[in-house]
Parts: sequence; structure tokens; C-alpha cells
Amino acid sequence: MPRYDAQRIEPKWQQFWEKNQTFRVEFDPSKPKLYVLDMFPYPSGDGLHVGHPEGYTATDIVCRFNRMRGKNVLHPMGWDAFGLPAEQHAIKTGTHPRVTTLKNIDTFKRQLKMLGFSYDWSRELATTDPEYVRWTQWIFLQLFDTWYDPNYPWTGPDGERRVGKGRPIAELPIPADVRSQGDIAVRNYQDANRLAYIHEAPVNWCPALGTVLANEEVTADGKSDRGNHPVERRRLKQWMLRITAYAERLIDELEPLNWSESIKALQKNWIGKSVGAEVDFLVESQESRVKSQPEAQGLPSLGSDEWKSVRTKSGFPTTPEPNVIRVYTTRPDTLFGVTYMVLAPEHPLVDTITTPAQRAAVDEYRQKASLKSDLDRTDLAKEKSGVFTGGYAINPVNGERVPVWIADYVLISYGTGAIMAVPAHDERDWEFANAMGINVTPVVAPPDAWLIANVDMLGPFHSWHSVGDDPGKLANAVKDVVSSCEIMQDDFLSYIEIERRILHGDRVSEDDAVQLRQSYRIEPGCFKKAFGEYGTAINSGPYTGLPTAEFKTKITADLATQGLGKQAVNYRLRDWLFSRQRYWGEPFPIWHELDSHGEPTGMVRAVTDADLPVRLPEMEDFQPTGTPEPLLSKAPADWLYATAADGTKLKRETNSMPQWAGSCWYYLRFCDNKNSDRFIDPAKEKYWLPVDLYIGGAEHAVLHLLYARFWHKVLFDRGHVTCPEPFARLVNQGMILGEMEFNGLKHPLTDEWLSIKDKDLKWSTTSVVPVPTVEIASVYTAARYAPIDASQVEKSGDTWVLKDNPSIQVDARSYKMSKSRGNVINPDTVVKEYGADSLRLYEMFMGPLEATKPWSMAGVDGIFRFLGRVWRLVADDRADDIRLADAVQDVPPTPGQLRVLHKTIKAVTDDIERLQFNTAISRMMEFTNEFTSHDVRPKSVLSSFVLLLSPFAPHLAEELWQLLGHTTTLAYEPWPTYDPALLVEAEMEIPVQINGKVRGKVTVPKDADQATIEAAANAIDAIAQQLSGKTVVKVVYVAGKLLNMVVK
RNA sequence: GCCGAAGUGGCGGAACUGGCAGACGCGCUGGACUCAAAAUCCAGUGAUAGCAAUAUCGUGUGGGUUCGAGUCCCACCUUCGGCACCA
Repeated sequence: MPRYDAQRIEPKWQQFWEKNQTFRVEFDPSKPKLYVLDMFPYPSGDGLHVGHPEGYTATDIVCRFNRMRGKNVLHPMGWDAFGLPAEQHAIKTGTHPRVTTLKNIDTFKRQLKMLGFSYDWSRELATTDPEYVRWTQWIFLQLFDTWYDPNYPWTGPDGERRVGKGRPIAELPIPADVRSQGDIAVRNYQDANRLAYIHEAPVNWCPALGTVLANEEVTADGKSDRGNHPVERRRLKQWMLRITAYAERLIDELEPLNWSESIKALQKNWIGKSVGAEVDFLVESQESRVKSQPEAQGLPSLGSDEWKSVRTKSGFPTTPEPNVIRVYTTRPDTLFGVTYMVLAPEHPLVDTITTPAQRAAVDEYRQKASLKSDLDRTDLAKEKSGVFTGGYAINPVNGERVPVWIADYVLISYGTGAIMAVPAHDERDWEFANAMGINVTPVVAPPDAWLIANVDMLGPFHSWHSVGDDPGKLANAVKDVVSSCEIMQDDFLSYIEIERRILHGDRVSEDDAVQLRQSYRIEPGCFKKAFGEYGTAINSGPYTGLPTAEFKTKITADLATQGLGKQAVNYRLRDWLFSRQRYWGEPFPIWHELDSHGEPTGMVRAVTDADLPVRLPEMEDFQPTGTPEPLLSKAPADWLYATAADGTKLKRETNSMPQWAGSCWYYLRFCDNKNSDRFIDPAKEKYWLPVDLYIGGAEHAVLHLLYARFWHKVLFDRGHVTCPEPFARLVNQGMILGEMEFNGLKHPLTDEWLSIKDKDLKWSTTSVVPVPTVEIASVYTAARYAPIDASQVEKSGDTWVLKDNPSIQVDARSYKMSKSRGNVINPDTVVKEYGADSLRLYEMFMGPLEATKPWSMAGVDGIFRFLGRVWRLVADDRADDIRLADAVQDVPPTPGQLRVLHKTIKAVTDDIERLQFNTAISRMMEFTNEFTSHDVRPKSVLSSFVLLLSPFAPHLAEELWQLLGHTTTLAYEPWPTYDPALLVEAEMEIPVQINGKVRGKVTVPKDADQATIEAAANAIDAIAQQLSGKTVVKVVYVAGKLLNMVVK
């Protein structure tokens, strides 16, 4: 009684493929190639979760499909094996990370093989392999040996003309004044220009993990991406990679890629390009305000006018004079609206600009700001804070004195670390100005619609609500207002009246609009917020009346001619913090030179290629040092120290590389993983790259994908790879959620069910009466959620309610799988119960690949039953031995059978090409349903069908293929093709509509013309009834689709 | 707040460039087979009214374009993901 038995079939074919090396692929330029890649898994101790096989099955289907269509398919798998979890495990158990890693890799590999993926396992690699580490270090040295020349025009091997190239450091022009200072100065200058450089800056230090983290690895609420530990700011010397040099190309070259627009948008937002201008403000000399000898304190003696005329001649300098504040703005058109300036607390000019009277307050504020972590800064974001320095700068466009403040809402790491504040047209400046009582000068006229929507005459006085429409109270409020506002009482009263009419929903007359515009010019505080959009310039001297865009261009050009400003581009993206303080990562191939006292001189040198790889020293103690001192600093001395051929004492770099390093280039190594002479053979690189299809989770949108693109571009510039982008097509699989759950609220005291409508109420621990959340003190408690069985609930309208008590609403949704929720599905369990083919097929059948979708065990069961039906379609399940069903016969198919087959071939082929696996499976189900009812099932038709099924359920397909009498694997059988002529039916059914509603259907020969169809339609009773007494105004016939009669 | 994705039966979802809404699967109901059960097979299954043929309503909400809208346009609501003082 051989029923469909996945436990028997699947290991059999897995062994067959392994023994016959079925999926081994060779470099063969004579064949068309296809490179299909899964995102590099980190082999965690938990093994696979069901999210992994989703993407892996999708790529496997594409690979198997394309092999059958004659492509030479590269489909490798390997391990992103360095990283924190193995080391955290070592701290807990003392097990060496290498041991843990190898064990986890074994688990992952066993699970992947159990799922029947057609990887070429001979290409397997792990980032921890010494031979792999060697080339990771070699690529790092390429970065170390490269500087970015932004003005270098060149044509790449892809034929594209570019300006800007990563060039060898030896080609870096050394300025004469640097050269004249000697060898050390030259080396320092080179080091400062390398793509890999050491930099001291505030970094994200995570004490719990004992390492610093990149910006990308810290979440919005200031926690570590891995482990959710707190992160603090510390000033440390760290290795940085100059990814910002490539920001422009990382944006530009994203455009032609076949990636989803949303992922492209994510990357673009992360890079965050903005175009604006840098503008210089001369600091008003403190002395000049007291006495007329401004030479004191070493500040240049120039007055504003003299300074400007010098600038007109000299032009805009690369670095401004020491008494000049350089700001970056995207809105140079608002220069006339600057009412104060802000320096970041860390700005170097703060010291010189602060007056003695403000010194103490400024020092205190800087002290506080330096202690704040990013988390604190966001927590305090609601309340803007800052301190006046006592200093002033001169607005270059109108000569006005502008007070200079410091405030932590200005970041030292963005732009120039200083801003010109225009509270009328910037939300943040508006809040700050309101908090500090600074003037607001409007310089852009908003459109009337904005004025109407935002008018709030009494807003600044917070009295509108208490006034209401009461004339007496209104008069009093107006008295208050007028005494503190510059506008006249009559005007003000009429403004109030306009606002009242607007609030009452009356139409705004032209006169009213004129008044509103007037009031905006005089008192922008009478409107709810800053106007940050484009409009027309007002109060802007010679520029008044210009539209914003035109103004920006013009004033930027004017400032440039005067040497006071320059167009500038900024990026939100920061350079990549590349060092970590942990053990389980690639060592840097870098030596620090030591002086005669054993102290570092600050000079570094690269490990020579011949000495690569630098292996990790053997260590047993993995406890973090508790300080930012790297773990490797505890390494044995023979690893740590050496003496160079020239006698210089050397100490190794003790930081290690982050986990991303290995995953930045693994896709290259897969093409040539055994090469010991080069990281990849050029011919193989040219043949296999770029990756044609890359599938993985969206969590890598800005980390891995940005870093890998950056490394690739550096290798491209240095001539080591020939395509500018590594991943031609990217698809992000959606998340798989747990099974749908029903949850209700229970009263904390009485245990009664409560409606989730009341979820925002909380209950006193002593009273059954709920109180609104806003009045909560600690004695109150929230109701708790409790699971409810699906049989206890039903749908009522849009909501789910208890069957017993429909007034109680319950929550119905799926949650992310997590250990704590206990809704994790283990692939091992599913394979054991249903088999790998069922798991693969179910994951593809759940819905579109890119959608987030909930798991359903009942759905797996349905798929398993389908595979059982396929089995019985071919095999006799009542015989004692495995043999064909009696209905399967070596006979030619009927025309009807042939048409069903060819329709299925077409549908499945098209769907695979569009990665719509769920509908492909539906079509195969339809085929199976149809043929199950046939008493005679031609062998040839079933053979073709088995081929269609094989990319999805390869084990079952191989087994049936063998049963149908074939002796070789189907992996390289030609994919079935369809004959379009066979798809056409002899007759067609045409729906007949009256006024767009289907009222009947006619069946006519496939070549029937409109007249025939109309005649047939009129012959239908229902149609005739609908037409009686009415006139046909118009008839629309869509050939072969439908007939629509418009009647009156 | 900004950017992105998505809202279709009891559930997952289908519907290519506007043309029969709900394919396919799950669930449910009934039936066949069986001593019985499992397994399997057959039929039905958006809502409302009706014995019925049929009619009306129906793709988050409100408008619009069109002979015809799940699909196109405008405004809004909800959910999910990302970013968040980036000047």
C-alpha cells in the first residue's frame, strides 16, 4: 500500500544528487550563465527558522527552472561565521567560538540539505576560513591603499564615463607645504586621505557587548541592534572607512538596478543627499564693541566691509578665517530672515566667541551636552535647550548683528556644525526662538491656503479657548494682546474677526486675504507654525518678489562672486566605523610603529601580502576588558609584537573587523573559492558577475547592501572587478508571522472579559471602575491580554467578538515569531511530519514572495494532500509494490487533455518568470484536479507535468519521473514548451452586459463576429426582458471578451 | 512629523496593460465508501430576500473619470515597515 511517503522518497534523492554531484557547476564561457544568490546566513545556535527556506526555495525554483532551460547556473551557499553570538556563548560556557561556529554550521548544513536545495556544495565557504580571511584582509589593504579623487575623469571597463575615482595612495598629490615639512608630514597627509583611516570621534560604545558599533547598528531608541543593550557616546580612536566619498555614486548607480523602488528609496534616504550653500558670517570682534582697536586677541582687524572686499578678491576659501562662522543651509534664500545663529556645543569657535559674562553658562551647557547620549538627546528633543554665547556675527547680506547661541539641536557631525537660524521658515528654529524669546522675521510669503489653514491670532497668548465668542472677554484679551504686540488695535480686531469667520467656515474674501498676508508680514507668531515650503520672497532687499527656487540660484551665485558663499552638497551618511573590540572577527593587517620607549608613534604600516592572512591568536579568556581596550590586546606577546626589517619595533592593531567585512565580498569568492593566487580570477569574475538574482530579507536594506556596494565600487575603481554594481536584481522576501491568534482583555481584579475598545483604560488595583489613562498613577494597572480559542469567537461586522457575549470585542491578528511568544515554527518539525516538498511548496503557496504573511499549519496540511493527489495521479496507492496507476497508459492524449497541459505549461512558465510561485502552484492544482477525474491518463502528459512540478517539489518529481520509466535525473531535462495554437478553444463564452451588469452569457464559435454575438444575445430571455421597453443607445464589443449594451 | 508598502469572503490569497470580483488552498455544511473510524472521492459555500428562476448590495471611506473601476484621478481613514532635531 505505497502511499505518498516523503520520508522514504526525500533522503533517497538527496543521496542521489550528492553521490552524482548533480548540481556541480563549472566555469564554461560557451554557455549562458545565471548567478542566483541567497543572502549569506549567520549560522546561529537556533538553526533555521521558517523564514530562511522562504527565500531559499524561491531561488532554488529559479535555479532548477533555468538549468532545465539550458543555463549554466551558479547557486552557492556559505556562512557569515564571525560575529558576536558565538563569542557571547564563549563568555558564558568557555567554549571557543570556533567550536561553536563549526557546530552551528553543521546544523545549518544538515537542515539545508534536508530541504533539497540544489546548491553546488563544492563552493561552500565560511568567512572564518583562514584562506577567506586572507582575502578579506587583502581587500582592506586595498581600501587602505586608496584615496578618492573627486575630480578625476575616467571611463570604466563598463564603458561609462565618470568623474571621481578611488586611486592608489602613491598617486596622491602632496602639497608643497606638506612636502617641505618632511617625510612624517607626508605620511600623515597620506594617512588622512586614505579610504581606511584612524579617526578620533564620539562613537557608539556598548558596554554590554564590549565593543563600539556603527551608526547603522544602533536603533532609533539608542539600543544595540543585536541584543538591545544600551549604547553610550565616547570619544575614541577608531578605524573608519570613507564611504561618504562614494555617496554620490551610491545614489546615482542605484537608479538602473532592478531593485524594488522602496529599497532604493530606503538607501537614498539613508544616504540623505541635500543640496544647499555654505555661507560665511564674520564674527563681530568683541573688542570693537568696547574700544576702537580691534587688533587685540589676535583677531584680524577687518571690519565687515573691509572683510567683504578682501573676500571679493580672494574668493571663497577652503577653510574660513578663525573669526568666521561657516554655516550650511539648504535655504540661502532665507538669509534675510536670520535672527540668530547656533553653533554645535562641540564647535571649535565656541571658546573664542563666548563673552566673559556668558562663559560660565556656556561651559556648563557644553559639559551637560557632552555627557548626553543620543538617547538623552532624543528624550529631551521636545524641549529645545541652548545658551547665548554673548557673541554676535554680521549677516553678510544686510550687515545686521546676529546673536550667536550654542544648542545641542545642532549636530557637530553634519554640515559645518553651525547654522544660520531662520525661525520663520524652519520648524526647529521656530521652536527654539519661541522658547528663547527670539525675534521671528518672515521672508517668504506663504500661499493664502496656508495662511487660512494656520491662522491663530491669539495663539501666542494662549487665550483663544478661554475667550471663545464672548465679546467682553474678547475685548480684554485684545487689550492684553495689543499691549504686547506691535500691530494696531483696529487692525488686530479685524484680523480676529477674519479668523472667527474662517473658523466658522465662511468663505474668505479677497479683502480678508489681503489682511491675512499683511498680518503674516508683521507678526508671523499669529500663525500656528513655521512656513517651511517654497513661496515668494518678502522683506529680502533686492531679491524681494522672487520665487524661492530662483532666489536660491541667484543668491548662491551672488555670494560666490563675492567670495562669501558657495554651493555645497551634504549627506546624512557618515563614514563607516569599522573597528570592533572583540575577538571573533578578522584581525586588521596593520602594524603600529613604536618608539624606543615602546609607545606608538602614530605611524602605521600595512602587513605585506606575503604575510597574509593575519590569523587570530589562540586565546582562552574571552571576557570583555570592561573598557574600550580591545580583547586582542590581551593576546600573547609573540603575536602582538615584532621588529621590522628596518629595525622599527612594531605592535599589531588589536581592534578586529566588524561582521559586515566578510559579507561585503562573499559573492565574489563563490565564483572562484579555491583560488590561492587571487581573491577571484578575472575571467571568472567577468563571466559570473554581476549576481543576476539576489533574494533575502529587507533587514539588510541599508547595512549589508550599502557596505557591499561600497567595497565593490572601490574594487571597481582599482581595476579588480569589471562591473560597477554587484547585484543586478534584488528581491526582498516578506516576513513570515506566527499563526493567527485571538486575544481578549481580562479585568485585573475580577477576571471578567473586557472589550478591547477599552484597552486605553486602566484599572485601580482596588476598584473595579476603570479610569482614563491620563489619570494613571502607579496604583492603577492595565488589563491583561489573555488568549482565546478560535472556537469561542465570531466575526461581527468589522470586528471579532466573543460568541457568548458579542459586546466584548477581541483582538485578532498574527504576531512576529518569537521565542517569548512561543509561536515559532521549526522547519525540522514540519519536515518530519510532512516532508521537505510540502514545506517548500507551502512556503511558496502562502502568498506573494514579497508580502508579509501568517503561518498556518492547516495550510501545510492542504499542500500535503495536494502532493498526495499528485502521487495517486501517477502511482497506484493500493498495490503492494510501487508501480504506475492503471489509468496511466502509453497512449496519445486527447485534444482536450493536450489543451489543459499546454495551458498549464504556459501558466507555470510565465508565473516562474515573474516569481509568482503561489499562482504557479494553483495552476498545477487545477491540472491535478482535472486529470484525477480522467480514467485514462497519457504517460507523455504526466511526464511533462512532473517536469513542471520538479522545481517546486524536486524529490517527489524525481521519484515520479523514475516511476514513469525515465532512467536519468530530470534536473537537466528540457523544460516543457507550449504550442500557442493548442491553447485556443473552439468556442468562446461571451458575457452579455446591460449597462455594465452581466445579465447573461452566450457561447459562440471562436471566430464569431459582433453581429452574430448580438443576435445570440438578443435571443436570451433574460436579455430580451431587460431590453423590452428600452432603447439601445450604444453597443460596446470587446473582441473575444464581452458585449455591453447601453440602454435607456 | 517625513519616506515606503498594504487594506478584497470566516482565513491565506487570485484577477496580465480598466472588461464575468472571489481562481487555488484552508475552514465549514451535506453526501458516497466503511461494521465504524481514518484516509479518499463527490457536491455546496460573499451578504440579503425568495421554494425557485432571479433581484439588490458588495474589493478601507467619500468624491470623480468611463459604456464599464478592486484596477485610473482627487481627498481622507487604518495597519505594517523604515527614518527621525541632518539645517
